[in-house]
Amino acid sequence: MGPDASRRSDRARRAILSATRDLVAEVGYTRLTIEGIASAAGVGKQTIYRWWHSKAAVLFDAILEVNSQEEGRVALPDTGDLESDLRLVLRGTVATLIEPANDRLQRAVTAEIQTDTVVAEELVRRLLRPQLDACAERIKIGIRAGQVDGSVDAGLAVELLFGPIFHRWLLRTGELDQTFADGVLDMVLKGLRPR
Amino acid sequence: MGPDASRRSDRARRAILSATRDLVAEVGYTRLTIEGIASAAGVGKQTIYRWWHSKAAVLFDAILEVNSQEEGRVALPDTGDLESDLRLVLRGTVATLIEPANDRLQRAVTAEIQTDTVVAEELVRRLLRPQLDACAERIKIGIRAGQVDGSVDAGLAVELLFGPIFHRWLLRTGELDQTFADGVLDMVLKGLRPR
Amino acid sequence: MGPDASRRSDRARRAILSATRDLVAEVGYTRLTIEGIASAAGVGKQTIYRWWHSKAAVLFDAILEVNSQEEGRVALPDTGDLESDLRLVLRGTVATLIEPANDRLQRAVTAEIQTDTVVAEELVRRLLRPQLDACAERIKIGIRAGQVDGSVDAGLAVELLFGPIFHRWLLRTGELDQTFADGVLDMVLKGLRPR
Amino acid sequence: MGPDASRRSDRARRAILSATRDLVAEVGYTRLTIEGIASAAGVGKQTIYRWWHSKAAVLFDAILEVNSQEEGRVALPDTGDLESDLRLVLRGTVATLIEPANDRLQRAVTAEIQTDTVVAEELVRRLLRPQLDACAERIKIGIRAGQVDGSVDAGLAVELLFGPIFHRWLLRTGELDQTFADGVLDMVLKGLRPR
DNA sequence: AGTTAATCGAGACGGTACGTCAAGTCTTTAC
DNA sequence: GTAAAGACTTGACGTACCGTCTCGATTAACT
Repeated sequence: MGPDASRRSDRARRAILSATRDLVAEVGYTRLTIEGIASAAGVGKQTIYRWWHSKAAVLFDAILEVNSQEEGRVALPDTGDLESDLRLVLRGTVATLIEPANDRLQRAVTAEIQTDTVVAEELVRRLLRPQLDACAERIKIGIRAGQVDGSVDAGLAVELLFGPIFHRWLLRTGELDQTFADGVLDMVLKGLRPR
Repeated sequence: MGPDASRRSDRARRAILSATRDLVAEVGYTRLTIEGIASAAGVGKQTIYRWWHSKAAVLFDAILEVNSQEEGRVALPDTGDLESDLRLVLRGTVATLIEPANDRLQRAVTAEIQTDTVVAEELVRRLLRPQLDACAERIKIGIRAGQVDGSVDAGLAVELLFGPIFHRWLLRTGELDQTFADGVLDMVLKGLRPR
Repeated sequence: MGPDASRRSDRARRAILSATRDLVAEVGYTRLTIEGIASAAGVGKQTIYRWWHSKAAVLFDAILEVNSQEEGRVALPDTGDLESDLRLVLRGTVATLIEPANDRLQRAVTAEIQTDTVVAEELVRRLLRPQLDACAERIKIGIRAGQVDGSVDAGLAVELLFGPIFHRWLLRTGELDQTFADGVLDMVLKGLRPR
Repeated sequence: MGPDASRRSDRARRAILSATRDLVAEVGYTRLTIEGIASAAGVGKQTIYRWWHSKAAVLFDAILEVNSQEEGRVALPDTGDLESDLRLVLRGTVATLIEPANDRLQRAVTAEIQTDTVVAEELVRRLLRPQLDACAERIKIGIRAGQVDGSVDAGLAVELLFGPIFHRWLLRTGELDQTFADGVLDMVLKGLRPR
């Protein structure tokens, strides 16, 4: 049998995730080691291996614990003005990505999912998908309100909004800032308007 | 002093880059090791360390050697029909990304540039930027030909085209295929049309 | 903290020392490597580095484990006849030195203590000193028995006995055999006799 | 063919031997490297490999160049007083051994000849043998002068004199000083006197 | 409340790869 | 042809972590 979760030490769990966050911010993902986490958390290595199957899995939980508010129901504000609602979301996304502590954590996970498709699947399911879906939902409301052309595929539109932002951030093709987010939004909205 | 490049063994250089490509495709970037490259290439480790400062740098040169045709002048076809010209490029990009051997190589580099900004800068300068710029150039021609609205920022438009594609591919938010590329193109072009 | 000796694997310890003895006899000290010992003993390199600080220290323990009977109480035979007692010891020393397996081991340590004074100190304290002292003790008995002149410094006399033997063996100034040992003994005894 | 000695650069030869002496004194034999010698001497490595077959051979020549006065005819003083003549020699030997610069050089060679019997043979032939023989010659004179018993084997007597001194020095069984040399001489002479 | 069994901190173990150093060989250019 | 220079392959160094394993010492659930 696997480990018995009911006996799990919550003290150890929290110390591990917290140490992981601190260490990634400090030394980066590449130099993050299981031994380093264990010793920083005052924990035996086996305790980590018992509950997580990889360094990436630990890191991912460490991120989730922080972003937990975004789990479950994610909903966009609906002020009636689609443009300003989307602008708020895009600017929030940019702000999160460029905030230094988050930047490192997020990049680490992104690098890892290039290799580890299990973690990738979980990342999409628990963090990205809800966000994208919520955004698509808001656009559909816009369609019903006549602010967006009826022929528009809301899911695709959302990817047009987030894609360029992540592209800049991940591939470092230019500086990522609010101006860029606004530019993307304006151009995409042009394509969405009813004709 | 650093090493004397004029005495560099071309035989060794090529064997290293070739072995690197083979090994990444075979075992992936994470399990790619300098020792593995050296032994597969029939080369001393020191010869690798003499000319490259990291595993990523070797890999990057390994990719460049293959994509070298894309270096220098990159120009898009200009059939007069902007839409079909761009469609060709986007479909080509998608085809390259999903081709298995390339997929691994490209993901490895992308993972690496999350950490190594030196390699990131070089990747952008030598591979991505030329491609993006060439594409922007083609759009500017479209503007002059009246196919695209004069107020459009060509550089931004290009990122709207490539961003969503890389987003899907890197974050694995959905399947990346030609249909998706076509969808992106259609929606973006709607926003570019003169009004 | 240093390693915790109570957790030390005796299996590994013995395998290392045994492999070391085999390898020195086989390839000699110069070509003896930590990696070679580790792999012959089926042990990780770190396990060697954890418990010994140098190749010489391992070798030295490997010798001690074999010569352990000589540790602690070393006493010479006392048949009442000083000459024949000493002859026995000197011949034994010569026999040990020229026995091929021992020869290599012993030369290796001797070479090493030219450089490593820590090992030198330990070698003297645990192997040579007890032997020399035991021999001096026997000579003192000879003094009390009136077989040796009362003015003789027993410690010095012992060095006159062993010195020439080791000199021949280490500097290879001539062939070392029992005849030589007998010659040394005879001449030294002449100087020891009461007048 | 081997190298042509007539074309040999004396400048290089001297620089190599001098650098070798400096380096042994500085870092010891173990950390003495061919590369280090080459670079300190401003010489290509190949120049060393061309003319010497091992590190020990270089070192040995480096020593010989300095001790060259002892080569060829070595003769002891003959004041008519055997005891004081021998005392002079023994004290000189001790003085040489304990002089720091010499100590390192000499120990290095001694360590090396435990392994390299070719160098050992040359060391004995060119340095030790002449010294020992000269000393034996002086003792034979003592025999003819009636100061030493006619039955004495002069060669053996010499080894009784030098053996204990080298024994102390090489095995570090005690402090080597002039007092010890005197003690050895006195005790040996007792055994040599005619009865 | 006492027993029992899993988890805990700790850290040794057999390994793999690291990045460095030096060995001895080979090639190039200058004298 | 020898010399200086230095790149080359090879192999060992000593270190850092890997993931597994064993050791008491808790600790939490079940008699």
